[in-house]
Amino acid sequence: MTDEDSTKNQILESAYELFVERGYRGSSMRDIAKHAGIKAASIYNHFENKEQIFEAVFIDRHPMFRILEVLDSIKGESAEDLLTNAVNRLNREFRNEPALLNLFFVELVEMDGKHVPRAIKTNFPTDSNFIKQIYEKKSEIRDIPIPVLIRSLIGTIFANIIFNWFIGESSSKRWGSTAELTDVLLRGILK
Amino acid sequence: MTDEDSTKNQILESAYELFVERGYRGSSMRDIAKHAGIKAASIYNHFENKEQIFEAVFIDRHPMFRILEVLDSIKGESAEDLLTNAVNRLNREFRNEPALLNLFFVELVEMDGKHVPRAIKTNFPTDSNFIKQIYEKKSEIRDIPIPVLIRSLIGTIFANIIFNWFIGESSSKRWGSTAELTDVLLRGILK
DNA sequence: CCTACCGATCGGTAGG
DNA sequence: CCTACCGATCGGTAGG
Repeated sequence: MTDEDSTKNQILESAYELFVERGYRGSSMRDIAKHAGIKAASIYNHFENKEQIFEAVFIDRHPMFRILEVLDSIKGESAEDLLTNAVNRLNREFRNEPALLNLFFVELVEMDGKHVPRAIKTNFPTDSNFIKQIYEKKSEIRDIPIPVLIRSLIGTIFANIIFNWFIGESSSKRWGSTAELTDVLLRGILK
Repeated sequence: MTDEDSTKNQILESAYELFVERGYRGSSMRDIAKHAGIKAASIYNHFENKEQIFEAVFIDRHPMFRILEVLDSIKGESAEDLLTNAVNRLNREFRNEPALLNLFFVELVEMDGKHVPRAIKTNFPTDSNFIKQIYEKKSEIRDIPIPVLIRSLIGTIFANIIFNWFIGESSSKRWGSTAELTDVLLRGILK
């Protein structure tokens, strides 16, 4: 709100963009400062050290919460509609901003996952509109605990994105479309 | 085979362990050399530069090929057995060596995925015992293209591992067991 | 395979 | 918020 906050937010935004693009060790304090329009030494008026910048970015921009936020805006007449829309919408979200998962990968690789518990504790949602909608359509789905359902759903998205990265764009058609993967999620493998 | 190869292999092994643990930029040439029992300058007798070490490690140890290798050793009487065993076995594999996926994450974040196409081209398997077994039990499964099936299977594993990382070990029980996730993979969400 | 060294860059501090 | 600077470390080379 004050000018001080504004500079701090510019540092956070700058750090987020660079961490996501080049990783933690690949983004220097000078890079972050320059991108925020100040000199490196000035960062230390707002953060004690580099790692505290990362921690603040990670808690603020954790992809998990973005995912749950997007899920809450999904609508659908039937359970099938709802789940299909969720997969398609999240897929689109990640295709537009693949960086969303990068922040998480950077944390796993360079920070050894040590900030995860605090991020969860700080901003885990207490209620969810999406889960409420699933409950309303409970008669259409098998007797699966809701957390397992959510996890399978997010897992399908994750797997979709990562697998595309994995095999590269060239040969992606051979490995099936999003619709085909959604079908397996909805109806399973076995007859 | 010769002494020269032996040193080269020690550099590769050393680099693999360090890249997986600390990332690319977090592992210095001096670190890699020391861990291999030589001095940093000597590395340049075997590799032109640091990135070529990474490329060699990535192609040699790509987790995708380890996954396909493990799948080939899976046995099962029915399709359900086969797929359940596959999930459990791969899960165990990753639990013992979570580093397997780290190499891939490092490549995505720090190398922008540029080595992936070459790794695929160099050692993609032409036939697979696992896929052969799936074909034999085709009457038990729905009419899904085999690549889609494999992708869904690997996706379930990926999602399982990553989700556990994501939420931390503490609250993992609330989000469902491996058996529950396998059930969704086999029979789907809808009634 | 080594010692010795290069210029560049790193995170962070002093002092105003 | 800045300039100026610290010691440490980086990838890589020269030369033997």
